[in-house]
Amino acid sequence: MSTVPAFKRLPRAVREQQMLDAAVKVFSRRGFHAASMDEIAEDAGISKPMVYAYLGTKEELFVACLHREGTRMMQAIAGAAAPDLPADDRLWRGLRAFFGFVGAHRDGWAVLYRQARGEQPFARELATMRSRLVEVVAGMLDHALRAEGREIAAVDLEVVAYALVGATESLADWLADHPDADPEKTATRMMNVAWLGAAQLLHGVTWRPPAD
Amino acid sequence: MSTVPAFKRLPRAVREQQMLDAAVKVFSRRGFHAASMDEIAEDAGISKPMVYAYLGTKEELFVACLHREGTRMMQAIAGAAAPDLPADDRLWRGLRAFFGFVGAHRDGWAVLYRQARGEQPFARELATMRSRLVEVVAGMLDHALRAEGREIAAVDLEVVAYALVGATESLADWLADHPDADPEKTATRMMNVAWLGAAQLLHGVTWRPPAD
Amino acid sequence: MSTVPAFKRLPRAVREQQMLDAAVKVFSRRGFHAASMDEIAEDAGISKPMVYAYLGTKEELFVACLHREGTRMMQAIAGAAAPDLPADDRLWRGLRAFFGFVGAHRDGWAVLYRQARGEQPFARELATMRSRLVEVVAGMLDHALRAEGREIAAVDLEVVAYALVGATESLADWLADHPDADPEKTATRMMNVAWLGAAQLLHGVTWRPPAD
Amino acid sequence: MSTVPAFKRLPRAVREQQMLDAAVKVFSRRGFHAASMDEIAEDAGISKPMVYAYLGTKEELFVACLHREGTRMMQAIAGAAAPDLPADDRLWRGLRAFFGFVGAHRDGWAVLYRQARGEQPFARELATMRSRLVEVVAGMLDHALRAEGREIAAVDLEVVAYALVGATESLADWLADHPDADPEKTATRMMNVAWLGAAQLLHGVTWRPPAD
DNA sequence: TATGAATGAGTATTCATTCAT
DNA sequence: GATGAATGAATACTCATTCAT
Repeated sequence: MSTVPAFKRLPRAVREQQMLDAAVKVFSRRGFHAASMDEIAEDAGISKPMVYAYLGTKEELFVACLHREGTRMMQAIAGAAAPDLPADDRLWRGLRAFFGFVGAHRDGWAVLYRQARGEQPFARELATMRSRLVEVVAGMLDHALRAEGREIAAVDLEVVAYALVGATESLADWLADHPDADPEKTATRMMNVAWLGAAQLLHGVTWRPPAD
Repeated sequence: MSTVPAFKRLPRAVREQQMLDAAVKVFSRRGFHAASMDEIAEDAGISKPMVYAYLGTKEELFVACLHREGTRMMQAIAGAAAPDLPADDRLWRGLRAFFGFVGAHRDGWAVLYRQARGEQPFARELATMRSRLVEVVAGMLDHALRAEGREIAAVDLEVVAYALVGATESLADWLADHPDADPEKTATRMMNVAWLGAAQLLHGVTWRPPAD
Repeated sequence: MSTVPAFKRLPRAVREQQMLDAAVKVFSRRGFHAASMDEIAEDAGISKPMVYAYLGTKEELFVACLHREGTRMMQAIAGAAAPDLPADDRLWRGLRAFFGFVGAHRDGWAVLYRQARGEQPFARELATMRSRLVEVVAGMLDHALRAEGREIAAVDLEVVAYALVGATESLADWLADHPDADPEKTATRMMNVAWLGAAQLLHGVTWRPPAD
Repeated sequence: MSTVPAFKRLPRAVREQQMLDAAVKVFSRRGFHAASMDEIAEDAGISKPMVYAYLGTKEELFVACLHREGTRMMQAIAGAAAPDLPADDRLWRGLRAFFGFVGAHRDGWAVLYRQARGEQPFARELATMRSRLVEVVAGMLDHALRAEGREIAAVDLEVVAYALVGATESLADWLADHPDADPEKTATRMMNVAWLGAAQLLHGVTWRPPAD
């Protein structure tokens, strides 16, 4: 009937991705609070009510961004670190994939993540994502330990994994702040820190506080 | 009769501390953005204009909080880790002091710090503080390496130190989130991660990426 | 039933005029500083955010008022003083139109103008408007002089025009302050001051300072 | 009794002048509203309560400035234009004194005056000052007219004088805005505008509106 | 006299969110 | 489905002015 081209009536899924793209961009550039829904809508080339209709409130929108980017990152890691490889190999490939991803999305993932850490509303989402990472790392360590016939308390395992994840995040920050740095080299450095320490643990070497 | 000063007209120095106390409390509870100057002033038992007169804008006030708390923390560490001790001892005492401090200010320092990481305006202040830490840690490592007759590129040193600091920050987060956790134990765990890895490096053991 | 539009959701252009009407009114009544955006918005029958959305900050709003009213005035003058008339006729018609306009907007234009003279932020806008007037007047004088075979330095011309404009502004003030005064009579008086003096200049009569 | 030098206990009159100096400076630089009592007090090297104690509220302070500077200006004029001189000589000397004064206080008198014109609270003070000027000018004109055996309606006289004063103020503005301009030359120009026109009037030449 | 300490009251500006069309 | 129009509610920041010492 109409000769008007159906140029704007894109399917919902496409529109949502456009919005998320814009949102990730703006949230990264401005930070969660300084970002305005106006700017996001404008950047997405869409009107504000549409954003609300599709992706909900500002907080929900941010969570959606976090979710999409986090999932992509986890997929990148999972795709690289196949579970049937030996532990050190898995760790290395995982780290390489992680830093590669962060390096390729310097103004996306790392910045969003940094934003989220400070705000209570995102604690839950963040905790979920971080636990997934911690789980993976702890799993690797545990697997390797058992292969050596050793065991370690779950809490300790978690804490150590937490520390490793923290170190990694910190280097991710460093990478995001140094645009010319090489992700692969960064991964190597992290591997040195992580694996050498872990290897010691694996072989039963532990440090104990002096009697004092 | 009483030597307690009258309730009002306190000298500036006193009022400033009261304000900072209130600000740390409110910023921690609400987060930087959600915190209102009104609430801070009220909590300090003073009117808003005084806050502005003494400590400046909201951002400046936050930086002042960060500064005071950061300085206190650094002093706690410096007081514990005398520079004439052997490296591992210094590291251990420093870590113990750090986690002790964080544990004792679970709703102050750690939360402020977490807030600051997400917001650009505080990047500079934070970077300064972190560099001081990184410098200290890197100094310890370098000192120990030279004692072993080894050397390491400055960049590598910095990155490793960065990772260690990151791991430590991460555990500090963990500690702040686990009210029942024991700071000393956390320090021990961190020491295990850090020192075992570092010790390897000190002895010339390094990990290298596989040929792929 | 009715073609009168519903009371709300008016198109932007309409609302902008309503806002400007209200702003002119309030700025005139209260003065720039004492005027509050709240009152302007309320007087326009709209919420404050709309004022900001359409017309910007308070200063920009004031400039917009100045601009609209100034343009209207210039149009009134231009419409009356056709460029093909003889100089004295043009001047007379221009003055009559000007004082007529001021008299008809005693509580609008003249007051705004008076406000603007005192505040630096409006200096540029004002200077622009005054230069346009000065230019017109200087143009008339110059035209008449050349017709008489005379010439006069550009600076002198500008200064004399400036003085005439100043005298006119001053009488406009006087008119605005005397609600019962007759604009036409005021124009006649101004014409006497201006034209008689100018006529002398046109005929080569000049005054020179005594030897002292 | 005390060996403390009586350095700060200046007599009241001196202190008041210091304050007025500072106030004139700050009001001129910032404008009435943007000027803060804090800055004025600081610039005067005195504490705020003293300013209030000596010179009253901000408005009263501004009026005091206006008053002092206005009086000084009137004195400068009166000292130059002795009442026993012929009218044109008086006018010329008066104008020369006026522009000389304005030129010598480019950031004082003229700016204060400009400020005051926009604000209702100063209307009374301003009106008083302007009438004194108008009176002087009108007196000159009237005197001269009577010497020629002519008369003119009081209103007309007032209005013409008003126009001349306005032209003069306008040139004073121009002078204040052109730091390199020569006051004496400006006075000459004003004299040309004013006197030539006035001379016509004095000789009975008047302009009348065309039948239209 | 002189001042540091203190505040009540006010204002511009912003933004997430939702109608009405 | 899509949007321009509209707003409630909140907040940082300022300033003239006055006590208490």
